[in-house]
Amino acid sequence: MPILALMDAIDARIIRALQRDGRLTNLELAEEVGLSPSPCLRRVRNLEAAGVIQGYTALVDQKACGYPITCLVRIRLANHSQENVQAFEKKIAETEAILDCYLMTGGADYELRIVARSLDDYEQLVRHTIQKLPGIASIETSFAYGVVKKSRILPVRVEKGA
Amino acid sequence: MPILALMDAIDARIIRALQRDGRLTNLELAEEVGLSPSPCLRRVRNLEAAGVIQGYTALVDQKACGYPITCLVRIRLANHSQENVQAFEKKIAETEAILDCYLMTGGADYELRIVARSLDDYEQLVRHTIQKLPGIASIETSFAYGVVKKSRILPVRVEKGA
DNA sequence: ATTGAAATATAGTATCG
DNA sequence: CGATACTATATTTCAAT
Repeated sequence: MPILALMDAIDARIIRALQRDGRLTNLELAEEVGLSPSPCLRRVRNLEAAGVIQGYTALVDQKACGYPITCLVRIRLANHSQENVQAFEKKIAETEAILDCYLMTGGADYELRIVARSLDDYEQLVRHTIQKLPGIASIETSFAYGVVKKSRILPVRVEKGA
Repeated sequence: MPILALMDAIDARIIRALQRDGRLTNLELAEEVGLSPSPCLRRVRNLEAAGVIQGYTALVDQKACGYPITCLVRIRLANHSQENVQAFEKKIAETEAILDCYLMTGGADYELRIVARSLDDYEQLVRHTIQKLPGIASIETSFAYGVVKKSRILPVRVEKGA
């Protein structure tokens, strides 16, 4: 589905603006993208309906919310039986502190981004949740001790020519 | 700064609700958290002013925006001179396709999350942007070929007792 | 097919109790 | 904190390009 093909430069500007500030009023947005309010609102609704805009969220301070620790965790499975994989992914989905989980090429099968309230808290999570899953071959944790960049703004460019 | 100490159960509910839907109207939010609109709005403004709520953003479909590829890239520096580190981090900040960059414990110095329009596009980025930085010792790329979970919702729990 | 202007319905915000 | 009053925005309708 080449949704992109249906997007023009104004849609791209709308997406950029709403990533920058998801609570822009339609009036502000319309002015920023050079449209009057009604067509602007219609475009936003279309982008939402098409799934290009998937939702809106508040960005919160991890530390202020009590989660000062971020770890990136690489996991290998010993056994990729359908049961193990399903049990693993189900647990991932249920566990709130696991924010992201990607299936990866390379040395690890999965990479997880996990937040924790403390090192103890992290240890508990690993011991009681992750290590108990069947078929885990290895768990390699790296802690983030600094954040150089954290952008939620995906670049949006409309295809030119080609 | 124990901002947390200043948060109560209602603030936590506000944060949860606004992470789930960053465009909730104040009326909807007030009803959801069991407050009338004016104190609800006041709390939201306070959370924003305190930096607990850092902003709002639209969540967009990466593929629909033309970035189907996500890679996690571990980088080691050969040389941690202040100049190299600054040049490195400056380039990271300038490069839109690099969404996140953490300073990590363990085998790598940095881990980056990078998006790309194609494998060629990624190769260009590595060759023309990353490899050219001074003092890079190694670059190890893993591609995400599946997303098991992608949550932007940080759990929020108010300290109990203790 | 998409825009823009105007009108109505709804929400945001400040004041005061 | 809650109710009210006031202002601003969202959203629909319709005419025009």
